Amino acid sequence: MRQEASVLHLDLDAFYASVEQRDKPSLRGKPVIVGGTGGRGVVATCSYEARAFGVRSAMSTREARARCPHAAFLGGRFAAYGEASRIVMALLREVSPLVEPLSLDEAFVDLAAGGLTDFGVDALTAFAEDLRARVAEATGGLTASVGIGTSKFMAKVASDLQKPDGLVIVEPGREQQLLRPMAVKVIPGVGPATAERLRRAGIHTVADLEQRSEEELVIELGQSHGHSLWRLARALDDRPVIAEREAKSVSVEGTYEEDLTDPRVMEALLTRQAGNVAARLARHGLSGRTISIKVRLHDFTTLSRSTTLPSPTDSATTIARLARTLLADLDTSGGVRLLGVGVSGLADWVQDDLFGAVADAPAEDAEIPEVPSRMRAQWWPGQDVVHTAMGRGWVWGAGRGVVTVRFETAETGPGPVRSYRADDPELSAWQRPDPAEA
DNA sequence: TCTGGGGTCCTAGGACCC
DNA sequence: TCTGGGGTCCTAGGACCC
Repeated sequence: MRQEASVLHLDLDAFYASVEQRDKPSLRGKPVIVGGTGGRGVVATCSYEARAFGVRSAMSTREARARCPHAAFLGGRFAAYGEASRIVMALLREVSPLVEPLSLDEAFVDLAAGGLTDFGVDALTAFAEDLRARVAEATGGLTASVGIGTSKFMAKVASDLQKPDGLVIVEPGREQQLLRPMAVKVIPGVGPATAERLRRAGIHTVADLEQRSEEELVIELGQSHGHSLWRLARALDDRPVIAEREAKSVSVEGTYEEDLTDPRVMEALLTRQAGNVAARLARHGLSGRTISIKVRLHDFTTLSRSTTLPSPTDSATTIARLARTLLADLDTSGGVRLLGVGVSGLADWVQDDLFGAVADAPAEDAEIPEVPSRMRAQWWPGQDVVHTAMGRGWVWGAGRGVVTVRFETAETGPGPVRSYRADDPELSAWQRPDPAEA
């Protein structure tokens, strides 16, 4: 918490819907709902005209249609939203070098790191009204709500108070007075589950929370969460505004209109998603060691499986093969509504040549390198190539001293599957060099 | 036919090493 | 032979945010 109110939070009002109304005059003054338009879609953003009918973000589109059937339902034009976002973020960076975007429509700005020196209410008001006017002008009329306070927490709470098109400055020293009557859900990190636990403990407002000891909260919510809630209930927040945050994972997922039951279709979809993930990794010069899949079953139970490679990859075929291998271990016979692929453990480089000499897939008759003994203990499904009397195949699964090999090649497609003891001398392998991407 | 998509952070248990 | 810690890495799941 700072001495002066020098943290600003800016939030573009009903952002996606406002961009649509800006670009299509016929939608102005009318309910506009942006989000998934299919049977399993949800509302991403809706205009204030739609909110008057009880439509909210994250509500299913089905319910939104029931509440507001005459609204315009739009799938979203993310290129347009991205362009508007870039304009606003660039404008904020003129104000201060320290701008932390939270999403396309929200950012923190550290005013102390900019040129501002007078943090009195009058000066801040003039500054923020000028900023809001410039945002509207630069974006063709988009409005923003702004909050200014002594910390990120207060700035964010403040920007919420007079939406839309509002400005609130919380003066230093008035934080707790403002927070105490508010519901605990104003605290970042308190969602439905935590709010329910607190409710059962008789804690409804920030004032209730403030009366509990740190020990009590840590016991109830865990070390990290308990500690941070104890502090935030006292408006103690010294989190810095951070301009550059490095991505930690890249993922693609999709929910399907009808549950998937055919494993071949699931494999094909995972393969396509892996391609999209790989393309995004490559575009940003990233690669990662951990490949994950996400599977949501018909009953909404959500499973995840992951595997970690010895070195990072951005290869579509490697990611796809590992994803399919992970899927093969799950029982999906009851139907699947969502599939996803992700890569984490990111590095800003690609290990392109792990074994130096191995740069291409060897020909069928090439001499196969001896398997190093350390690799006998650790097979990499989807990555290691194995030669046996059956020919060449991919390691499909490994565990409990047994290696499963799928004799699948690009030419012949999926082939037979055989299992071997991991120490079977017939097996030879080398780390996959990713010939397809060379 | 309730319940998106892209992320972040935390926890807990097990393996493994010193 | 038994009993330990601590630290790190990995996996699975859950809560949360916009």
